[in-house]
Amino acid sequence: MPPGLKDVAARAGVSIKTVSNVVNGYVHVSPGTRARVQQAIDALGYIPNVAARQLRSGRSGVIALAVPELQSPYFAELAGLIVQAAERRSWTVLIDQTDGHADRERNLVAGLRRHAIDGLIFSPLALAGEELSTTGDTPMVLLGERIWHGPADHVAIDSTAAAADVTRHLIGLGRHRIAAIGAQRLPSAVTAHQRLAGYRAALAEAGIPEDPRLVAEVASFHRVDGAAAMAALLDGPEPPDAVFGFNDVLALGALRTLLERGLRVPEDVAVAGFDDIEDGRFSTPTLTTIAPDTAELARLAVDLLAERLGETKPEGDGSGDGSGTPPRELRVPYELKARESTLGR
Amino acid sequence: MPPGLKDVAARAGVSIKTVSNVVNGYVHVSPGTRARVQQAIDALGYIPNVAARQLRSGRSGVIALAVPELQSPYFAELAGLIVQAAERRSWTVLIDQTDGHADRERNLVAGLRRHAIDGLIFSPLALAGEELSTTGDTPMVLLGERIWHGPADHVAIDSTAAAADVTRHLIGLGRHRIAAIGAQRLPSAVTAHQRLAGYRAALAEAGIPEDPRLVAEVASFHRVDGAAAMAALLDGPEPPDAVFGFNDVLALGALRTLLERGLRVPEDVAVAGFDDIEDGRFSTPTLTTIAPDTAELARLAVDLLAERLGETKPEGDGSGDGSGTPPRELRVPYELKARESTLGR
DNA sequence: AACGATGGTTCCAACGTTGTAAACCTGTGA
DNA sequence: TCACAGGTTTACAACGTTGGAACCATCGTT
Repeated sequence: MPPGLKDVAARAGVSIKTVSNVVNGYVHVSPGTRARVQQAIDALGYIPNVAARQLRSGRSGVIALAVPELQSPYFAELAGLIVQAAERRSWTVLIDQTDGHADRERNLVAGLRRHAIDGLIFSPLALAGEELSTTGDTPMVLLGERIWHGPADHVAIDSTAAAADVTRHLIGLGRHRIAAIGAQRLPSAVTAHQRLAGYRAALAEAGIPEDPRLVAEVASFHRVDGAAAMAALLDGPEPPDAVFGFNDVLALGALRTLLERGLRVPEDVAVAGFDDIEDGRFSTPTLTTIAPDTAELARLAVDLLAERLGETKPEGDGSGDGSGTPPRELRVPYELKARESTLGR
Repeated sequence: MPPGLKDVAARAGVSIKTVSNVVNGYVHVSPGTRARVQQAIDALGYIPNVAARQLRSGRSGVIALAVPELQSPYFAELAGLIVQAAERRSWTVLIDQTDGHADRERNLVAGLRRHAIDGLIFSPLALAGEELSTTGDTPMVLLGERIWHGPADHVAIDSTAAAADVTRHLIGLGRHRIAAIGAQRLPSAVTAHQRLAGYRAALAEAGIPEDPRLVAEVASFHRVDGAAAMAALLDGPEPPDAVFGFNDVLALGALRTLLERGLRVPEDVAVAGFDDIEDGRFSTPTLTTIAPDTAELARLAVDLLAERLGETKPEGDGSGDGSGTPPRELRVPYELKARESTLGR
């Protein structure tokens, strides 16, 4: 049984509360007492019991991060950055994998862990706007693109604009048959919709008519999907001379298919992706992509949550909710990284 | 304020304890009462307060997983699998990133979170054997290779044997100047040592003298390290005709350098890695590698922990420790996946 | 010298849950 | 009819912590 305040108090010859005061950095403790208590703490190796703390204060010091999957490099990077950002506030991050299952996401939002976590950073995949509103009282920050101005704070990059930039870059290289890999029918697949919208906008802008056969749908955003989609495109009547993968993983899958078939990248087909994952910086050829400022995104998400948590509700309001300031929508900058897959060596 | 047992009890017209009994599936509750209580629970949307539960029972239902870094694909995959395995026991996994910092790892083991977690699954990078012994009372399962038969359960593949298999495979292709990328001096870098040992054993077995210039040291196991090491090897007097990267990421980095310099893989230089990460299955060429049964590893790790947790100590022992059965060493099978980077198309 | 102000410390009561032991029923056999 | 056994329910105390009020010095002020 690990030592508690009681044991420390006994050893230092003071009351339990005094020890608590020392531990919590309460100001009015005489230097002598403080030293004595501190010594007892060190000697016994006392560690505050989080469960008891949480029970008393309602705060656990744990926030949850829910992402579709950790295997995906983008989310892995993101998770790492969020853990780092949270560490600065000495929060612990509980990472949840939803696998894109709607019911799993619903459970999360409904507050299955309501008591256990102080806040939630959530990158929804299956759930669309309205369903997210049933958050309970745990503050939530949404990541990724959303059209719906929902009930929670939200951080994202301007996916549509970024997708348009990529497409413009491909057009600028003189390509005209530009394929898009990553379209999805599901209405909740907002990411896919937004990137498709950006792609279309750029085409329209350049006066290039859209060829529906160049827009490839995928079941999910994995390498195999990208590879398969690329194969289908190449087998079509008029294969593309450029491809925009809606994320790097799709683009890398496409790249693989192209090289496998002996096509030259970018001479025969230029390839661009989205996310700037590490693999793309080391593939052959290196991958042109959109680099969102993911570190900033992570920092902002944690900051927003901190702000919500810092807000003590105006007392005796009676309305019960007291959700404070209205939800905010924050944009994070991005950058187009033109690399070998479009520019060549 | 979310409803507690108290509220449910009031609504159902029974005592708090009866509600507790219903929630915990205690047998001797009359069907009528049970139904009434259940109804109240549903109506109020009661959720047990984990903090209070933990305070009372000492169990939190949370286990921690500590890995060097999530960005690394191998660990990301591993983390995902462990989360899945833990879910089957309805445990939550807290993922910790140590970044390979020794002090961070020490903190973990010393039990910074002692109260908060029921068990720890730990893949140490910086910490060597002895320092791991100060586990406190939280059960721990170690992942990855260890020579030291330490104080904790341990799951790993036979890294040395696997490394020897890879090297033998390269030798079998008729290569004689086989380089190894991933050696490390640090005595705690057990992974590197074991794989190097396997590499050497296979060479010795084939009667190939070891050329120290073909053993490349790296600072860490990242793509850049692999790429840099490969470049250095190629610039040497007698460049290798095969490379064994101590993990896939290193091998992929090396691959990148080779292709960049216009060398053919595997014709000029054959490349093999270790881990079977997804990237290697889609690189060009696809990467020959060792595929550990990571799913099995995850399952075993969780099972071992469960066993330790299930063990109720023989009461009144008095020795205080009561660590039960001695630490176990479990091996997980692996498989050599020969792909294009050694076999060609 | 009496007084308030202030710093330093303690006491008490909760937070929500469960183990223990005891109380309460109901029905049975003597 | 009474005691007893069994299932069923309850009261109480604890788990370790902290907010708030209360307490006791000590000091500076009038």
